[in-house]
Amino acid sequence: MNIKTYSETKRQHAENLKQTIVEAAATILQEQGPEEVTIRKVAEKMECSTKIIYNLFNNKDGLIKLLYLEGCKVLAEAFQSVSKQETMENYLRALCEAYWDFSCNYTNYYQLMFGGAFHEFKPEEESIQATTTALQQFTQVVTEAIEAGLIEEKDPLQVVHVIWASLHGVIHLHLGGHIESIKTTKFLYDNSVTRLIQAYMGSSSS
Amino acid sequence: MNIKTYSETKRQHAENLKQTIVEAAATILQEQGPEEVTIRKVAEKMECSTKIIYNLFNNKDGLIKLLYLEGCKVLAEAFQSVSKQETMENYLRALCEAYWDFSCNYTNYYQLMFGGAFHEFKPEEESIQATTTALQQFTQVVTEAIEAGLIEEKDPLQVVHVIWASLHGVIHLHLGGHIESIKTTKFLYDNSVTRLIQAYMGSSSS
DNA sequence: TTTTATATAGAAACACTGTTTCTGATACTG
DNA sequence: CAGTATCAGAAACAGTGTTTCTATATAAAA
Repeated sequence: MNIKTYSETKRQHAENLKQTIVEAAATILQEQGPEEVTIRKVAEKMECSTKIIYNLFNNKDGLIKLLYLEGCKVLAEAFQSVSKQETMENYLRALCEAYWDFSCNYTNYYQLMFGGAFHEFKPEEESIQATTTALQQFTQVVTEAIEAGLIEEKDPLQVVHVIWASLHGVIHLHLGGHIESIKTTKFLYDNSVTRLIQAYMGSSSS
Repeated sequence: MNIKTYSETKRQHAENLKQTIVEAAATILQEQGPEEVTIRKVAEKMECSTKIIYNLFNNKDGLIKLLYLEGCKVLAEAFQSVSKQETMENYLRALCEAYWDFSCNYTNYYQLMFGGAFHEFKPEEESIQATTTALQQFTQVVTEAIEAGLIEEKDPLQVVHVIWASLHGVIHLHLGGHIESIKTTKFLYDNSVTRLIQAYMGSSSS
């Protein structure tokens, strides 16, 4: 075995270790919340020094970034598991419902990704790309709706962003404690969804 | 001077000191951002021990809470300085614009109040009340619009919340770095505003 | 094989945070 | 004036992200 293959195995080992650490961090995130994800706690769970984490991920942001990407995967899967509906309007509704469910079932991931839990972490190119990928299901439906003439607006990304922002706004105000009861929040959420679909697809249906 | 008046002067002095400390904290907030508002930095600016801050405000949350209320005042004033428009639609548009301006001109306040900058701080009764007061201008216009038959929905608070959440969603996604350029963000914001007004007041105007 | 070089992991330290404790001075009470 | 109680200041505690130092273990060279 020459030098190339050696460094290759070492690189692989590092990559495996990296993945295990991310999984440990993800466990802490889900079980204890974003603010409990600390380098020391992850190191303790891995039974290793904090230094090894700093060697693999440059700093905490490097670890948080991978958790962000992990969250994007979970969100993407949530969207993908939505069964295609008969009408596009219903499909869009179902996707909005899936987004809501994601924020409920993976609240700690949601906080980390979109909640502003880490003021130090700002998504860069790769993270934004992952977010776009996660929302692709959404974009796809909107694009098709535009092509089918159900939505007048021409830029699908713009429509997706407006919808996303509305849904996020309700969820985030709730998570921030500005809308107290979950029941009220869900009511507002459904209201927003209806309002959005009405605004974008209003001229055609019913 | 009897005991009553003495303790009264002492109480007043404490109240004055409290206000000065809040102002010092507010200065740091505006000049350096939310994460720079630390007990030690405030104490340094006041040239006093940290203990005195802990005596007046129980903990950091107590101080943050007052900054939150301060921010509500600023927001309320921003709304109040909006001159009444001819049509209610335009008035609503102007209020939305004022909310945008507030998030731009007082970004650090916005982060503290609605950005989730302090995961430890959750608004309680008084803070929520202050928020409602700040948004009262909004509620007022919506109420009038409902009474005038311009908006079908009967519950003004619900309408205000849906609008607020939509606007907040766009702003917060931008502050979180998920929508990159400010230009794109403003475009989405205006789009949301138009869409909201269209959805709520669509059946009447032009 | 022996020596040299390098990489790296672990412990401890640094600079910061919110918060508490201890102590000494100051100011009210009897 | 003597005693007491309050309260501000410094220091300490427990935590954070991050860096430095050192010893070891492993790879390369002789």
